[in-house]
Amino acid sequence: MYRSNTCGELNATHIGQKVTLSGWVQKSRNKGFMIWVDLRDRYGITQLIFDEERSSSELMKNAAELGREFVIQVEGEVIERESKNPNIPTGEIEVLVENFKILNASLTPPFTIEDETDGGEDLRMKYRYLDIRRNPVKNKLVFRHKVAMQVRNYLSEAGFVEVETPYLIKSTPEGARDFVVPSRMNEGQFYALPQSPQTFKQLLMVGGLDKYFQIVKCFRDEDLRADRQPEFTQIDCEMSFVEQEDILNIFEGLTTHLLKEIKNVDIKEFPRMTYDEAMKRYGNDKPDIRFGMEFGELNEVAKNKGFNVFDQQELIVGIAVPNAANFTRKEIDKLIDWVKRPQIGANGIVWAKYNEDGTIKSSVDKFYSEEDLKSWAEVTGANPGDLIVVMAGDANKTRTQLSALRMHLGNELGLRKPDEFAPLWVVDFPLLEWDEETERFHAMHHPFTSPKKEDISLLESEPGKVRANAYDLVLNGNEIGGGSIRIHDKKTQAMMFKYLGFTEEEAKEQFGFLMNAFEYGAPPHGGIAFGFDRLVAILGGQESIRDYIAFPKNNAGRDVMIDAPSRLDQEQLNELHLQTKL
RNA sequence: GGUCUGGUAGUUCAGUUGGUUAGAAUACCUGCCUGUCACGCAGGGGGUCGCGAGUUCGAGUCUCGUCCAGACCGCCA
Repeated sequence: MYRSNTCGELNATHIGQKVTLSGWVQKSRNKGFMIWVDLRDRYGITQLIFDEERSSSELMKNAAELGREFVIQVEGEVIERESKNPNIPTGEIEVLVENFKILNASLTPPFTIEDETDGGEDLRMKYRYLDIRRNPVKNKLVFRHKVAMQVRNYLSEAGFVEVETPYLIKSTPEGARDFVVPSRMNEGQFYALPQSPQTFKQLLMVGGLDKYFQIVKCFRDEDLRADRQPEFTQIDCEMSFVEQEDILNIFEGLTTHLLKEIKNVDIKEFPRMTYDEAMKRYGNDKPDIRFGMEFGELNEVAKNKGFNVFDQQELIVGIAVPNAANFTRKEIDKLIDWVKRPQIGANGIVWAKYNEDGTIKSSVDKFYSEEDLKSWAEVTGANPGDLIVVMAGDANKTRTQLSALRMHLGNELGLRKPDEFAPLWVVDFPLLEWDEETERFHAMHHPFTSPKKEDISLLESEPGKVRANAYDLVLNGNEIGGGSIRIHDKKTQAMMFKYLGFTEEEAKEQFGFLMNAFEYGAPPHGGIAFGFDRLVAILGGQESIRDYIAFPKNNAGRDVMIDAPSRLDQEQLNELHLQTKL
């Protein structure tokens, strides 16, 4: 028996008991006459004591040799501490060690295994197994497990069946780059790892499974970000005989359930906003609606007043920054520099301070009267004490830029509070999106998304205006889920491929299996997929998903711990019918 | 593919206009210490200043290249 108790559970009620504990040496404090050792396991820390008067000199000598992160097993008696430590749950007791054995020694770890470690990011990743011993990381993994259990419970309760779909599938050129796997048995041929189980879950609907879900790994060979990994986990769902409204309701239920169970937050409002409205009000298809600063369009009130810079622009749009009228010249210049960075690429900003006393002072006083500026305040919803920030230019570009500034200010002013949660649906996404590079339309969601019935007639004349039965779930400025009502008949699907620039042969070769299936009684169906890593991170109040993944990759897609990817030897390459130049 | 930031002791960092033997904290080792819990005190060991070239009497410091790490843009149906 390695242990009778864990290191987190002993307290005054156990005094007098003989116990066996196993764990890691967190730290030892050697006073000569006494040695205290903090013994740590997953559940907590228990203080061990070796004492000149009560322990043999042999035991004292051995205890003094214990180094950090040694794994030991101890037997002893739970005794009351002479000096108690109110800061930890086990602080009233300690274990007077009668004997112990070293189960495994340890090198001195490269960083301290404590909540506030001295280790930097890359070192912690290289020794991730040590990092996981620390509470902040360990707790996040436990937290992730809890969220996963709540998802499984809720969906299972609601009649969903979890089905596993294959990882070795077929590569398709649409969407993200595929990770590919060479086939040994089929020379010159490759599997692809799924970017999502999309076609399989649709085939499960054709198979009559009716309600499917899966917590599943997906793979995309694209560049990484703090919230993006090449392999990531989705909560993937699909349902038959449903309309968009049914899906929104069910997953609104799941989201509300998770927020209640995990964060004890009651969601009272779950707004729905069209894509067009989100772009107009927030310049963003995933708006953070926890704070105001909504866009006010100033074309009517700011054009033709002699300020040439504005007159020729497609869109003049502004926001009211709350309580920022007291920004100094320096602070405003900093904002201007911020939007001028190549990442944002704006030309600058025009500002107006709506002072507490009701006067307005702006950077364009030469062109606009106080009256004019008052109307700016009205349109942007500015109150006395606010700073009005205005940008102008090409409509789409300017909205994106002002949205970036809005988020930046939201962060700077502390308006994006991690313990506040404001979910919403963004609906009626465009079906197609013009791609400058390839000079053709791409599916904004994916090619299986159904167009809105009333918009189908526009497909020929104005493809960019066709709306899709597609929806995103947005939480605190993050897209955490997206889905659509799918096409379920061969004719529409074939038409869709045609508009996306597929020849009939290409469509048949890549998606023939799906269109064949549609000919055997495919039910109307639709679904949604949630980014599980991101969802967990947001519920945990963090920006980066890395801490919620046990073994994440760095931003070049490398696993620095196992040093992957790596080269294959020639024998292996030959077997896979691969050649390399190197 | 691009922009920016960083790389100095095991670790986290400082290092002035280019100038003597490159510092601090922490970790580690040794000794002392009668209740520690960020223990304390005294002492000690520890450096390819990421790598390569250049400028210079002289480079941690300046220039170029390169590698590594991080953030962002493009990309991510």
